Amino acid sequence: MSDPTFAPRPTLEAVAARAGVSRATASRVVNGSEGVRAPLAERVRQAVDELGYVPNQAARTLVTRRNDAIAVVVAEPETRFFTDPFFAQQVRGISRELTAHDNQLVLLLTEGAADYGRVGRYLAGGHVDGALIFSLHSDDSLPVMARKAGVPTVIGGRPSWSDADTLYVDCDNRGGAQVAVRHLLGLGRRRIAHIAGPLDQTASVDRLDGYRDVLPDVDPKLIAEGDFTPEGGARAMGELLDHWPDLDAVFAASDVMASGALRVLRNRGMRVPEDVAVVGFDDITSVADWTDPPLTTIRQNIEEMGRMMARLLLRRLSPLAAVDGAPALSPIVTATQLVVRASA
Amino acid sequence: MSDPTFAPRPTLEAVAARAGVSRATASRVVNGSEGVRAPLAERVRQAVDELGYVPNQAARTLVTRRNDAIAVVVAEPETRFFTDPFFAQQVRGISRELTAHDNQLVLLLTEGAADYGRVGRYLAGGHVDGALIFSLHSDDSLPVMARKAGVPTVIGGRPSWSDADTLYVDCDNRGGAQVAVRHLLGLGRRRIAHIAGPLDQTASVDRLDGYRDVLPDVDPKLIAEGDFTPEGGARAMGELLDHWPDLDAVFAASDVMASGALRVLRNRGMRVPEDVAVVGFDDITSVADWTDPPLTTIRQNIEEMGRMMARLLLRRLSPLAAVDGAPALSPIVTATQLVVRASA
DNA sequence: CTGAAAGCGCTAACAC
DNA sequence: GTGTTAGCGCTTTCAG
Repeated sequence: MSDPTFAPRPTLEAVAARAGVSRATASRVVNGSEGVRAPLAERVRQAVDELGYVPNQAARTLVTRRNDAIAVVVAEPETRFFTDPFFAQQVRGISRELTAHDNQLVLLLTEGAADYGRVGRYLAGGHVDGALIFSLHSDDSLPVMARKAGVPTVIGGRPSWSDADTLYVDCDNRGGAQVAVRHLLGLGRRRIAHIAGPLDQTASVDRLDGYRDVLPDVDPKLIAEGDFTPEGGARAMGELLDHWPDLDAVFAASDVMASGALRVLRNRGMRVPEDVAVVGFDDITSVADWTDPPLTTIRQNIEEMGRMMARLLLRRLSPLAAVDGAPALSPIVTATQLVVRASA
Repeated sequence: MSDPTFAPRPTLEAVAARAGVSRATASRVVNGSEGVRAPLAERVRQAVDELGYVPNQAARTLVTRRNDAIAVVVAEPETRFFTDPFFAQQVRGISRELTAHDNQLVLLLTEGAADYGRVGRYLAGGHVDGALIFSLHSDDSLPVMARKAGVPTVIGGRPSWSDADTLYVDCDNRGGAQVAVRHLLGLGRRRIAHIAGPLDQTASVDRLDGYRDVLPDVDPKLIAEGDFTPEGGARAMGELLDHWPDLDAVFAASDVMASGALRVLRNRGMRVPEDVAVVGFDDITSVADWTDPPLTTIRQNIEEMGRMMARLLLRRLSPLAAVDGAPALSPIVTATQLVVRASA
């Protein structure tokens, strides 16, 4: 049996020969550039079809230095990446935007810092034109690697350092948190607890800051740290109740954690929202709409943020961006919005 | 401000010059081939470090025709891909195996047949050495594209066609289903329903066949088709109960669907397993262990199957595989195992 | 054991 | 408009 791998793929040379033109002309037709007379172009196209010609990307990349591929790097154990709907939505937004611009999404999974070397090599190897990096923890070295590798990058979420030419997309975490807490205050709640995300991520810190902005003198025991999982939310809720059995509201830094908190509340026989009002963050419909009761939460348009990341990167990559006088690119911070359901 | 993108990356030529050797020798050192005298090799390595040299993949690929990258293509709406723990586990297995062999995993997402063209082009463009394709529906054209593109492929799950040189990895769906149903029979159950997966996938058909093997004369109304989601499982359970209010057992073609069925059963006030015994399929711990009651199910080692897919493909790609007398590669069908918990 | 030289397939000046 | 030509950065015979 012949090995299909070794079936030599036709080259541009072959196409040109068959169409009776030069390689250059064939290349022009294949790349859709103007200024090839119609009949010639037609002959080339036909040859392409007959031969089933597909350009060799490696050869093309070698000269153009472009891949039309973008890496998405997630600095998070695969488990959470796959489990948390947050990523799914963001990746979908990215995927759609990239696809619309004929760019291929290349998802690079990391199971932990041990994989960073491999990812760094991949980026430095010039496989992709740019990178979208996610879910940074404060010590994260991925963006540094990308920069060293000369790969333009946009970061999902505000990075912990600040730096004039670091591009990122984030939502107004602090403002959203303030709105959440004020909503609870407006409901007459006075013992408002907070379930924070892991505090090595800026999103968690910003949401905590927003909470503190509104409640400056709050007892530290009203704050517990979760890890953006339902279990973490449940655990935090438990701690909170141990210290403050009579708390009357909880603002959780994510819907997923809020769902865990809800479970604990129910198990302990506390009614939501009568005894304890609960507000989440994210508005992940598959979670917030499904909990019992449905979750009041702070919406951020996650898919749209994914799109924006991709768009920002693509613009950064565009030759136009390098021209003097082109508008400078800057980070994007999107607005959030309170969504009132039954839990608060 | 200087644009980091345009910082020219050092070439092998530069490394060679700095080390005072020829490009050929530098290449040998970089690629770890034998037969370069130690002191020379050392000088080259030092030059590499000092310059921060990383080989240009495009150039390398152009001559070696290898990418050391494997595509994973999922023919499933992103939504399910991200939601269903099944994929997460399989991808993890693949990822680990590929990483161990210094291959990069490139995940290609498709939102539907509209994206197939793009994926086909990507495969044909020679970006990857091979492809792992998942979740085929009977009309699926992805494997055909891969073959046309000359990209060696291993399929996850038995494909609907049969073909001597199509490689796949699957579990013994039919046998597993038989065991599940016999277990239910052994429990004294006599009105055993089945919640099937979408019948355009072989896994669903095979599990249904297994059920029918044991229960050849079953009433068609005891079979309902789901879609591998909890909601689908719930809907199917509803239909089943409408026709057979007194059924005493259900075999669901996946744990995820079983979890939906469990919810419906509870809502209708039926006790599990007293009134209705339930058996799932997959043994996805995050689901089966968490349901109430925990699910009796048929275990397949999903992560290991992912590993096997990767290993099979890598072997297929290895130069050794092309040698005459090399062992022929063949599809792999893994055994399943009954795991008894509380639901049956 | 090391170096010189010939491409891999393609694009982009530059001529014609 | 179209063809000719010179590389892109690397690996790999083939001499020495």
